Amino acid sequence: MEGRKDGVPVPPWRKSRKPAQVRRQLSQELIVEAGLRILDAEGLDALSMRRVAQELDTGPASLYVHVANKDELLELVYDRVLGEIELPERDPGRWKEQLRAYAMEVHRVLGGHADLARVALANIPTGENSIRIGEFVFGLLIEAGMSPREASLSMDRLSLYVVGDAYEGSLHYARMRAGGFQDKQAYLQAFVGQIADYYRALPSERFPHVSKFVDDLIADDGEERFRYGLDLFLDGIEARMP
Amino acid sequence: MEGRKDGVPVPPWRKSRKPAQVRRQLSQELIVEAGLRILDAEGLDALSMRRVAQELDTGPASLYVHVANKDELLELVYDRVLGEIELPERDPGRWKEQLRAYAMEVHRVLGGHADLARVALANIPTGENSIRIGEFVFGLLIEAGMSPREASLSMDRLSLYVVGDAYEGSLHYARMRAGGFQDKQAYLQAFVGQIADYYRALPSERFPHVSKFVDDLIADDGEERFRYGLDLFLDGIEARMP
DNA sequence: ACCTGAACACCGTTCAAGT
DNA sequence: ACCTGAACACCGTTCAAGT
Repeated sequence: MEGRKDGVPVPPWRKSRKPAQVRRQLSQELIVEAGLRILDAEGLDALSMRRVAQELDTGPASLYVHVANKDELLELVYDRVLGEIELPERDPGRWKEQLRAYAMEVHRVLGGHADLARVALANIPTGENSIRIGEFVFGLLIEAGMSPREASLSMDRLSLYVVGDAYEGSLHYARMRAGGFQDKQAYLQAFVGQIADYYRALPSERFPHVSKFVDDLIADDGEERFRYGLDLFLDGIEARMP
Repeated sequence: MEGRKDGVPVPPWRKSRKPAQVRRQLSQELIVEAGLRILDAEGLDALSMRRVAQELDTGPASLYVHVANKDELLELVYDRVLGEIELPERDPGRWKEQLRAYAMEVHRVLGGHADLARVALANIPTGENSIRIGEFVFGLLIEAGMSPREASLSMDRLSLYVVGDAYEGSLHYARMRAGGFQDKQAYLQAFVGQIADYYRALPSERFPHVSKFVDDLIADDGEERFRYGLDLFLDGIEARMP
């Protein structure tokens, strides 16, 4: 299965043409893996068809044999990453706990792959893993006693919140990269400090609250904000449980 | 103030060079207006520096005198649109009602300008109108009795939800445009029908709930989903009010 | 069936030169 | 100070030609 296409050995005087690299057969899986590698190492903006082709030592046109277009490639990469999410056995009696754990897990996995969350928001994912996750959340809410109609709405809103927050978080990632920061801590300090200075400089007659409570506006980091909003949501859902 | 740069009349034999169009002086405002015109008529993806320059009958390089880069232009267009949002006098006793009305208003205005919501999500807006709106929401929550710390968190999460949902809605707009649909109704029917068929075709052993309750999954449209999530949020905030 | 070089129609931004 | 033509270094996608 492995190896070169034909058995002819490389003549020694040609060895500088394709150095070391064995000529690989393309496949969708290979393309998705290359895409994920670029995403993780260089961010979503670097993930171009041309860059993926380069990674696979071919031209961009070759990719179109295995992938319809860039959007499809991104969706495949996205679903590949969703495969990292592990779901527990459903336990309807602990729905709130399980839903919180699920949301945190999705948030964590998306956060681990640069600005991939942008892809989730820009498409309506219908890959294998999206459905698997949907079945988990939808089933959990129904088994906990919600009507299918309300379970559908709750699932939809919760997903939007989780992905939306992951996306917002990834913007900091992109800005950090663009600003040349190495340390996440150093970047956040610089960025938040800038925002704080801007707020403090606002005219207090027109913006009394924003200019006065700057410390409160910048007190919580992304993780704490995410949890706060998640609990707002879960409490709202709980209030609707029969 | 108006008129041509110099008093020399156009010689009749040159009148075909700049037909009808009087040579305009560029300005940031003119550029922002041109950008907004393109956004409304052709969508965010069509809003390129080259397209704006074309609209103003000049080359792309000319824009960089008045605008640092494309990101800045988009932020200016975004804040220009936020200027359409009218806010009432704050009435802390009716905070929940006012917050709901505010959220619906932002949602409505963003929905009225193609996929502009993408800009709000991709940047952390700091324009004049963003601050004006922030002061309104933040002040309202504080005056209603929340601690500044919790008011900050609630404001932040609510904004994320509203803009996130507007963005998701705008994707349908983009898809409608790409699919060549004229009627929004016709598009939604086609799109939702496709999703429904996909869900119905799923193996019911692996995905019992998703495949069984398809009608419930597609029952509510964007407006209803938005309101449901908004109420989840507002109920959660209410539970945290002293 | 699969792969590819070359081309098409685009991007954002810079820079030297003009007024 | 303001404007601009030309260039640079990119895009996604198509298509005819090759194996």
